[in-house]
Amino acid sequence: MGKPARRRLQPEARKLEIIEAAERLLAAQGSRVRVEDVVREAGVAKGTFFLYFPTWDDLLETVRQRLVTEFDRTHPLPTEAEGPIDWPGLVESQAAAFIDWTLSRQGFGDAVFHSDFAERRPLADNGILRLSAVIRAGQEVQAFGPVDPDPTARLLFAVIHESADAVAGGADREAIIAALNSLLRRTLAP
Amino acid sequence: MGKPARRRLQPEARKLEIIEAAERLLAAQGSRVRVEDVVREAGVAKGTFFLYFPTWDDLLETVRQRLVTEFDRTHPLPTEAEGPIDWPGLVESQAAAFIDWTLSRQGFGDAVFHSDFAERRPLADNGILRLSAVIRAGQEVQAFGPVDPDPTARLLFAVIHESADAVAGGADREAIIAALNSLLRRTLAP
Amino acid sequence: MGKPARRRLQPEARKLEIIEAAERLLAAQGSRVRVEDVVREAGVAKGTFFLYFPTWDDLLETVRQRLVTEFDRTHPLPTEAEGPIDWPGLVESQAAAFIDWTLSRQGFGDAVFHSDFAERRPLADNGILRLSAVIRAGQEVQAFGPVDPDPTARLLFAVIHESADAVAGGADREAIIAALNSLLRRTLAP
Amino acid sequence: MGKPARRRLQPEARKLEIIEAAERLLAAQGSRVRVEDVVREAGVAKGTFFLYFPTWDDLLETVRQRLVTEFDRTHPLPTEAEGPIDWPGLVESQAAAFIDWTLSRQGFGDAVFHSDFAERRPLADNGILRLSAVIRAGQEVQAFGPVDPDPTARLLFAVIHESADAVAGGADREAIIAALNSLLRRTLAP
DNA sequence: AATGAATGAGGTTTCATTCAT
DNA sequence: TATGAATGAAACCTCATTCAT
Repeated sequence: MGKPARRRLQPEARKLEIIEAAERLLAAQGSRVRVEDVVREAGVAKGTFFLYFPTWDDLLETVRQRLVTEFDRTHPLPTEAEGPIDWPGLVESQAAAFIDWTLSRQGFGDAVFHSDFAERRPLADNGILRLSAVIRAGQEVQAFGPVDPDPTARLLFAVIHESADAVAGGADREAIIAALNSLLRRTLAP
Repeated sequence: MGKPARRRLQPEARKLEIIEAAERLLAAQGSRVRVEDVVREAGVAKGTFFLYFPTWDDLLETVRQRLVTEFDRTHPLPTEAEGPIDWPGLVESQAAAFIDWTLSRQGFGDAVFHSDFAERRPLADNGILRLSAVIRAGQEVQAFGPVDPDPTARLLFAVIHESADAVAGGADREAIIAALNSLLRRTLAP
Repeated sequence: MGKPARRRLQPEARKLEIIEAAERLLAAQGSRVRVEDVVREAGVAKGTFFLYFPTWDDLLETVRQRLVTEFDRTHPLPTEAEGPIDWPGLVESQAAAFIDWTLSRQGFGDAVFHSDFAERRPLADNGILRLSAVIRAGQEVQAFGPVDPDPTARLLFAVIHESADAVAGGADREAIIAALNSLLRRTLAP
Repeated sequence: MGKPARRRLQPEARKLEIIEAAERLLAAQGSRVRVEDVVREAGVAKGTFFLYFPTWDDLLETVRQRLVTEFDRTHPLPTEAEGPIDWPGLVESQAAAFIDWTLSRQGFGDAVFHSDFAERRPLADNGILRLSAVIRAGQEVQAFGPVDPDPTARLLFAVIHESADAVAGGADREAIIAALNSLLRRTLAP
């Protein structure tokens, strides 16, 4: 009857299509995106969405997790095996990478990190854990001062987030990065 | 069990009652609060709400403005006339005051500072302007180093916010404050 | 306290102020006008409005009556004492006058003659009575044919109304008037 | 007394049910009808209504279109192939048919032709186009005089409408029809 | 596994009218 | 007579979620 043939896919493939459709829309429209929009973009029926995501928040959760994981994968921490590590430089370069990566995802992050969703489902942020680990490792080789790693990581991660928001919001990228680097370096200095 | 008599108040008094009812509920329930809840808490009819606030966002705007103003009023910056100023101590004490004050308002702040509302109606944050002014003043007397005041103020304010959130979320207050103070002091040190 | 002195007027004067305010607004905005608008325009309090008009429809009723009366007053029918009457010409000139008068009141008429109000409170239209009387008088002197005066008056009045609406809606005035005059003259011809 | 099972229909069938429910209510209650009433009458949920009609006015638009189409379908104009046409008789019979048809729909027409809705969404009235075409065709065979077809059609259609309203409102059907026919015949006479 | 029609609680906003002052 | 703060019943519309097919 002219209706496109029902595409029967591997569950994982179908789920991925939905996720990617959601990511495209979230990047473009932030938290204005609705289930309706996602299924249209994915070319899937409404019911199919709820087959894979019991609630809308579950989708956001998945998307958030993927964001975190993708950053980790594309920005791996160096290992000592590769040579001596410039610890302050590492922190700064990871921070800059985070900012640029956030920027490339536009208002995307807001929808999953600052929205009402984030309030409903807080996340023990992976970025904080990474940063905390880096601080500890740097401290072991005397590259960083005696700061308390966990609270400091949390606070520094907030600074990095804010830097990304600032740049995304139109602030002067160079000025923000300079202030950020100065703050990071001074805070962690031995 | 009859309905309570209609109470006629001065507009300002009635508006204040609505605002205070909203503040109580926002403190307890965050952004789940609705017009319906506010009017019940305030003991007024729904129409009365819209008499004073054309839209729900207008109420949030008012509440946010009151929060900012109230902090400024209850935590004035010292003037040189009162004697020499301990600049690093000033920053730290204002930060600690902000944290405790936020804490006393519970999840309140989230509803107006981190919610979808905040995304819809961003605010040139007064706290940042204050901090920026303090940094400049401290720099003039060599109490602070040559950081770029505006971006730095923005980043530091984010740190203070995050500290407040952390403490509100159950993190160890002393540890957070210690990390925060260290960060502030090092970042601004000459 | 800077509040303008309460003007205590003769009831009729106050009522007239309200009516005239309503007429100004109805002329400009048609049935979009609200009680709120009228009292603002009239410079009176809301309660005052309902002191003079128990309901909104009562105001519309009054306004409608005034419209009818004003037309009658400003466009009196000639009496035989003034000389012989050109009966077809009389009908045509009254019709043209009605159109121009409607036009000068803009969408005003719609709000009281074609709106939901008119449906709620139908009016035995005075214009029809006038026309009916003219037809009878003309018939007595053989100026008009043997049409049934009352139904014919009703139908012709509808034609005149429609002509006015057409011209108000942008139709070519001359063409409409020509068609109208032809219709009137032929319908009433001996 | 449980809630009736959810009935899943073809979209067109469900849409039709809603339209017909609306038509029943509009016929009985005119423009007092609300979305709430229609969904109750149709036995569907509120959301279902808005699934098919984005706004209330869209429903009225549909209903109006159906009215016009239905009349055209049940009262086709004769073609010359069927034999010579009695032009004046045709106009009169169509007019009478329109009146009776309007009558059978009760105050229905008012809600879509004379209400505030009609003011918001004017319709290039199909009835006028039909009448205009008939006038032109009659003129070609000298059955009608040299009137200006378009304005005249508009005015005559208003007369027919008014006749229908009059009869619906309780006026003497025969008297109205007689006056109408006289008016039509005289206006269009060669 | 997939569909998409159907749901209905929930939300904001309007405005004629009332009534304490 | 006059005020204007207060009312609350509607009204429209949204959208995550359900479920018959």
